[in-house]
Parts: sequence; C-alpha cells; structure tokens
Amino acid sequence: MNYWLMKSEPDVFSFDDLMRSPGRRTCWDGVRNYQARNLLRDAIQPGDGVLFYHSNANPSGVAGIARVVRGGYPDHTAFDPADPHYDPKSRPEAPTWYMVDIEAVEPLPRLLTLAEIKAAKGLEKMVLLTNSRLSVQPVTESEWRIVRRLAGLKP
DNA sequence: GCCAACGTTGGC
DNA sequence: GCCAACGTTGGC
Repeated sequence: MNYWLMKSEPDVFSFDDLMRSPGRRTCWDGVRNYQARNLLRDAIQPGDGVLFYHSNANPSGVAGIARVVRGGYPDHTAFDPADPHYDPKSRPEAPTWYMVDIEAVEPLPRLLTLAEIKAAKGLEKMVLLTNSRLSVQPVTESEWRIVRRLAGLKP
C-alpha cells in the first residue's frame, strides 16, 4: 500500500466535486506529463491512499482524502479529437497516456494549507515542495501520517 | 496578472 | 546530444 498526492484546480474540479460525483468516484484523466504517467501506469494500485490537493487556489492546500479504486489504464480522453486533452500521438493500440480511478474517503476537518506544509517539521522533503510542478507524486507513510494529524484527522 | 521554475520541442 | 526558445504550472 502506497500513498500519493494528486493536484486539481478547485475551480475546475474540487474535492467537493468528487464528493458529489456518482459513487464519489472519478477517473483521473488529462495527465500529460511523462513522470506522472509512469506513476499512473506502473505504480499506483487499488487501495493506495491519495491526498487531494487544491492547486491555484486561495489558499492552496490538501482538501481531502481519497483512495485508488482502479489501477492504471489508458486515458481515453487522449483519443478524442474534441477533448481538450486530445493527443494524436496516443492511439488505442499504443496508448501514451494513462489514468486511474479514485474515490473520496473523507474531507479534511480543515484545509491544510501549503504554508502550513512548508512550516511543518517532517514535511520538508515532500515532492510538493521539492518538485512543485509534478501533478501526481509519491508521499511517504511518515508524510501521510503527519498531514493527517496536522489536519485534525485520526491516524 | 506577474513571474520563476520546470518540461518539451526542435534546430544544429 | 546540446541548448535556446517556448509553453505550462502554480504560488503569490
């Protein structure tokens, strides 16, 4: 069982939007970065924990907890010319891009802001801080526990 | 809206 | 394979 952080702009798709989705689930589509793709395709497994992060927000921060319910499979939005994430290089016989499905578990009692994450002992090495551009990133078990505790969740 | 950091593209 | 130009992300 591993832990991940996934970013979404709340103006586009927030944790509340996930809570209101059918079955509280969604497919995590539209990732067009090779490092993130490799994680989606090869590493992220059903049952893994997800920190749902609001980027480009006021303030930005971790908004909720989700879990992976389906492992990597081809991102079909890349095949659709009408989709904003269309990529002609990706074909159904040889997909370039992958996605997973996630399910909301619970919102955090309060948003854990980026400023708090930066200030927290034990979170200095979070990929969020060291490679801020990566939209799907690994989280260590220790970081996972600290984030939950700081946000007021039981371990 | 600005801008720094980073990833990707393409000329050579 | 190098690197400059360009595009995107995301904090502020």
